[in-house]
Amino acid sequence: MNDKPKPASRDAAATQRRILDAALNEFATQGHGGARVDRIAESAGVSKPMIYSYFGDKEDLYKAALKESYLQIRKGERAIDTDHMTPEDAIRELVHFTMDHFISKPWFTSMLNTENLRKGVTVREIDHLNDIQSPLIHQISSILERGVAEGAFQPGVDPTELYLTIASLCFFPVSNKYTLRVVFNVPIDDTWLKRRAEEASKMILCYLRATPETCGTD
Amino acid sequence: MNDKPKPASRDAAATQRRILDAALNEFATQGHGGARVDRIAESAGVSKPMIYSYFGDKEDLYKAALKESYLQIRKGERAIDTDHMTPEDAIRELVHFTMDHFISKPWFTSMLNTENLRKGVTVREIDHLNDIQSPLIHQISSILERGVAEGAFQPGVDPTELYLTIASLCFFPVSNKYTLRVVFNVPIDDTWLKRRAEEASKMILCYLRATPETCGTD
Amino acid sequence: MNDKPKPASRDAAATQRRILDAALNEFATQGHGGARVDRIAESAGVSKPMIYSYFGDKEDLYKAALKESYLQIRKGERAIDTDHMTPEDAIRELVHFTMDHFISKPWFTSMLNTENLRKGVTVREIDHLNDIQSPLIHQISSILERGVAEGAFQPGVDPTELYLTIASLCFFPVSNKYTLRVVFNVPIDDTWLKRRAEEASKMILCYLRATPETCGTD
Amino acid sequence: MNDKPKPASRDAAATQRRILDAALNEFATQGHGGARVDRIAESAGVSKPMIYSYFGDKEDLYKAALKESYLQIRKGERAIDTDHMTPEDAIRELVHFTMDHFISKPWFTSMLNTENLRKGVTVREIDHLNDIQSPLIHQISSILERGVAEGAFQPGVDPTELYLTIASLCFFPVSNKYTLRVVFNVPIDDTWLKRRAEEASKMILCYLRATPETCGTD
DNA sequence: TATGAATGAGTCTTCATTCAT
DNA sequence: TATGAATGAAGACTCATTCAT
Repeated sequence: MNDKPKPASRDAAATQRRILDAALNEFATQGHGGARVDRIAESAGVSKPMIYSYFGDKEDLYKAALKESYLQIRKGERAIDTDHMTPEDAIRELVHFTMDHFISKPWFTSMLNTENLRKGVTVREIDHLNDIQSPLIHQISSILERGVAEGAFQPGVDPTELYLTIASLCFFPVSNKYTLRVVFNVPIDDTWLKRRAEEASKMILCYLRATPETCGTD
Repeated sequence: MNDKPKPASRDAAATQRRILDAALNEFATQGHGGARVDRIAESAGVSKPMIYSYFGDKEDLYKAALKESYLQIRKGERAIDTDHMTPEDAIRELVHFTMDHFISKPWFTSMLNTENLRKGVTVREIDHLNDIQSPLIHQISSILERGVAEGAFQPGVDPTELYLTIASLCFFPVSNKYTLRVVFNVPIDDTWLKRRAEEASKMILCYLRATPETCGTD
Repeated sequence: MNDKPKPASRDAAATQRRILDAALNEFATQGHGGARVDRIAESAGVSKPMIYSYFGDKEDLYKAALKESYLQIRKGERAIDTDHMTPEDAIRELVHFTMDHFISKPWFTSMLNTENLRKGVTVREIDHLNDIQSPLIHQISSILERGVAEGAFQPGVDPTELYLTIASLCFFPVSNKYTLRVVFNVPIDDTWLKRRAEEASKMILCYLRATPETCGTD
Repeated sequence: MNDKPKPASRDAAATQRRILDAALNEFATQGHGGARVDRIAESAGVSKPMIYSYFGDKEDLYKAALKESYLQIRKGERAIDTDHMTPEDAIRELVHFTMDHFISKPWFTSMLNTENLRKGVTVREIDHLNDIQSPLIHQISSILERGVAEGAFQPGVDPTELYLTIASLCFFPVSNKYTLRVVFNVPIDDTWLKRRAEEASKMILCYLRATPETCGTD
């Protein structure tokens, strides 16, 4: 009838979906301690007992939301067809994708922050998380191999560490934009961030191409 | 007499100090929503009304703690005497200092996360924050100028953006260490982080030294 | 097919039976306030609406369970054939039977406790309860008459009061066994209770045989 | 000012006292599951947080109330000066005291029922409960010794078991009065109970005086 | 200055009960 | 007949904040 969450849909799967979306949003915007079950119920259009019967307690719901946020990231990453790009384009694409993802799914960085603030007590309990991310590492690994084979990239770069570099450069300005704006007067917005992603690509490629001659460090 | 916080000192300044330290610790480890005034009072060794009379309400106390965390950072940064180093050593030193700082003062990254989770509502209210950080930017600025003058660095690099790059590379693996350990199986500890800082230095220097010939992007 | 309660029998009477048994067990072990309709439904193997449609609300179900516990008691009591024993043996038998009954049907004492804690609000509403117990009183009455006729028992003992005496001596150590074990260090178990029943028989018979000479009370 | 519980007395000990009294009353009349913390707070004239801060959670409060009920019983028992009575009077006095106590402090039998319904999970946790009751057993022990020495009582009667007999005979009609009234039409009230205590005394004394000749069992 | 005592307003969670199929 | 889906109302417990001394 309308596009707002329908109350009392009698469709269990849909109800669970609505709860999970609402929870993800609430935990991401309010943090774990600040999240309110009442608010989740209301924005999902269900009564509180539904939440408890489908997900267990608040902690369990948080866990489900955290897992969901990882699942969604993976879905996007798999969508990038890096196999048909040059290694350099593939890297650039990955950087831009990562930045875009952080920008367009702000709950992802928030969930990471929230969970790390909690010292990762919950992430440890999620099964198969490693499986969720390993395809990404394989993807990067294959890009690097091709780059080395072509003589474009220096050898010996670890794919996981490369991913951490990409993520670092994208994560920080997105996640900390509120404080950065105030403290450093940086006019962070989507345009600024995208330019920044381009700059990050350059730096990373510069590093990957490095040879002792061009970039000899000591 | 002993080294535990004294229960009822007649020294107002010392009492405020103890409250502030306790608050910083509590907010950083528990987040804004998870922080408890009771716990702050107890660990500061004062009664709750003391806190309210010295600092106002919880939000005011949080603000004081947030400001304090920036003040402490600045104190450290001023201590590096980059003027007597080569530009390259100065950059390297800055990267290592930043990483060490994030490692040794974990409340700082936590406070940044907490505040950004809150969309920076409080940081906006702190006066003179800009002043606190600008000496750092000047320091970087002067390093860059010297590097360009010596022909070691490419021209046109913005000091603030360079700082953001340094901070990005150090912040992410420290701040997200709990999730990274689980999700990517990365054995993050102090040794790992220091090696990582060294790698970051190389990447940054590589970028700073870049010329169209060596690193020509497009 | 199997001996677990079948999930959805088409046999209404059997379904009601299963609900009633489950309810009796739940109310007896959890008390009125502690009993959970969900648990009754689960252990009866039916859905909650079934319970409501067959029995009304929780209070009605409790009432049915309470009545059931009295009905089951009566069934047992009728089984003792005291008519063919000497009056003394009959009394002894009655005491032992009562003790055994309290031991083997622990839900009975529990239901009594539960209902008295509630000041008997529900027992008052059960019809024909008096009929349920009166055969027992007649049985005792006839034993006493035979005993007096034989000159074995003193006259004038009220059968109801005698029953209360028997019940008192058996009920207390069974019903309060948990506290007695802790408070008086009494090692109450089935063996202990049976010996105790024997001792109670002696005391009661001693009293029934009493004459002013032997037992002159003032 | 008035004799109702004063709100906000600022007298911690008095406040705790009021809470404990209110709790004892609530738990005894409503059972553990039926008791409401709100009601305790209201009838004690305090806010709920006071209860939690002074006693812990509901279970802890229940524990305190249970212990209190044992403490109060002991106080009464110590008050009977059985040393200056004949052994027979002493026994009679003890029976009447016990009955009177059960009648006048109805929360005592209720607490016993409630706790036994819970299988004694809490009573086990109360420290020194044994100490609380042992003076009573010593008192009975000394009465029995004197009686045997005078040739009035048979030897070999265990004081704890004698106490259980007394308690049994008094407890049952008091604790189960609501169901007994309905099921056996017994007009139980204070007068009835006191007469019953007298009858119980006779039975017990008859048993204590018993010799093989007068009361030969078997 | 300093604090033990006290509480209003939530916050999570449960449970008897009903609805829609 | 039977039940999975759903909820209003309440219950235990917490927490920032203030009062009275």
